[in-house]
Amino acid sequence: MNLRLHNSLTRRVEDFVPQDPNRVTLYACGPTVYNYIHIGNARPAVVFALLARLLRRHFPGVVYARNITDVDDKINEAARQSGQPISAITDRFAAAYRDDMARLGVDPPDVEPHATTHIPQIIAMCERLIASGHAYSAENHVLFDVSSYADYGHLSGRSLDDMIAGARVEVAPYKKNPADFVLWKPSTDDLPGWDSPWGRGRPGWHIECSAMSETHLGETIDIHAGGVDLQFPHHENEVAQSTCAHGGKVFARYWLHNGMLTLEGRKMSKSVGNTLILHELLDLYPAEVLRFVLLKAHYRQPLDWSDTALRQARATLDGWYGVLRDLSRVDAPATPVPEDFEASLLDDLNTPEAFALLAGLADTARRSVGTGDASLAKGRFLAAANLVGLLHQDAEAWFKQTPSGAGVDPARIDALVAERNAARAARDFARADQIRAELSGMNITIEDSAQGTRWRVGT
RNA sequence: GGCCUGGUGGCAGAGUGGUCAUGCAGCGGCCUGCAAAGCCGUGUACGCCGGUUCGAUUCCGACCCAGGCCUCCA
Repeated sequence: MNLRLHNSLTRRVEDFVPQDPNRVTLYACGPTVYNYIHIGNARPAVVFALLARLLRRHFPGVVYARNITDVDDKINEAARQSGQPISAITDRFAAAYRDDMARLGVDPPDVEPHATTHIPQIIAMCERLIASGHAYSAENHVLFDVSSYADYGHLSGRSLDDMIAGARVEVAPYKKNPADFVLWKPSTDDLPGWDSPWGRGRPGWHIECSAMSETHLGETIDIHAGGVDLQFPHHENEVAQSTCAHGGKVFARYWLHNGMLTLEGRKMSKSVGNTLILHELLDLYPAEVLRFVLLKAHYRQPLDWSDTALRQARATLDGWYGVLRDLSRVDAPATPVPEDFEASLLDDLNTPEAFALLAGLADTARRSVGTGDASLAKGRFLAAANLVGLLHQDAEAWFKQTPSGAGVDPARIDALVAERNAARAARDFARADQIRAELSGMNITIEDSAQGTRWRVGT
């Protein structure tokens, strides 16, 4: 096995060599739970769960942590607007997140730390940073002193001078350096807060991930992953905090960053307001169609979400499920994943190349119908597809599924199909075509296959 | 303004210094009562200008364009 990953630290694809092959550690930034996530948020979850799955195939001990940020100003605002307690908001949307992920076929992480259950660790880390001269307190805040860490800016490829020159943000008066960032900030009585040496307050966002990854994965982790929009400042700040809190030890050895999902070429984001809510999309499209679109572009490239992309994904999956339907009576015992398919995935998660190979496996399987090779061909095709979370459904059910709310009556359709076949047998083609038109009006398409007449929802 | 990505055929999207990506769509044919599905065949490509090279879509430089980060953000 030869896993290669693009490391943002070096901006190159490198061989992945774990620190300890018996304990490979992976941390991915998870959601802030104040609302349903949008489809762009789902991209890293899908991609990095796939990475964890690949790692597990080759290393005996993998620990994948994906956090839940449950203390944040946006959560406070959502609670204030809805009049609900903060915990009601965070509980509700954390549960919704898990549910949406399960529907999307995303494997759960091994550890799902919540920020609010790591407050002692966060406070301890702040104290260590102050004691070692990397942080200071001022006006009930604790701030990280970026001038104390010479490598600040390395991950995101920018210099402190550039940052100061380009600063567009008003600088708080208590900051020593404009680029210093908050580790701890005071809370008013109506906001979530915890007692600390600096008064009642709450953690800054960046320190949460440092404390949680330290708690569950140790001081040096193998892989840290997240969206490229987090590279600066979030990940840069994590590096600074963790490295300084750990006496200069490397924080994360490989940094992976996924590209942004766009809509009409613009980054999908809540602040822009061009979001598509995953929870709603899951009611409109089969989950595998969404997965297909998310994985059909390389994870580091931008990915433009569109109706065309959804339609093309659906058409391709229809073709693949058509193969499985033709092979529905063929037993497919557990079959190893084809080596070249996995090799594509191991090559920095080259899912587009893997999908191209999947198309070839589909062709082979289709040609195997009725031959002695069918079982093996089906097994190889399924093993590959299942590895990337596709083709888990029953083929017949795939073609008969409908968006939630749009019902079909299978008994009535079957009756019409039978009537049409009777007409065909009597060579009354006018009547047969009339029935087909009627079914077409119900958005049902007929196929007269060698294995009998089939129908499916859609055109 | 600073930093960083990327520009591939109708659409999507890999990849490579010199034979093929792949999918969707299109076109022709086979099959079918007719369709659908499937099968066979088929065209169109590497932003622009230079450079390196026997040869560049692939390497280098300039330019143009698009996107991202610099503020919450996956």
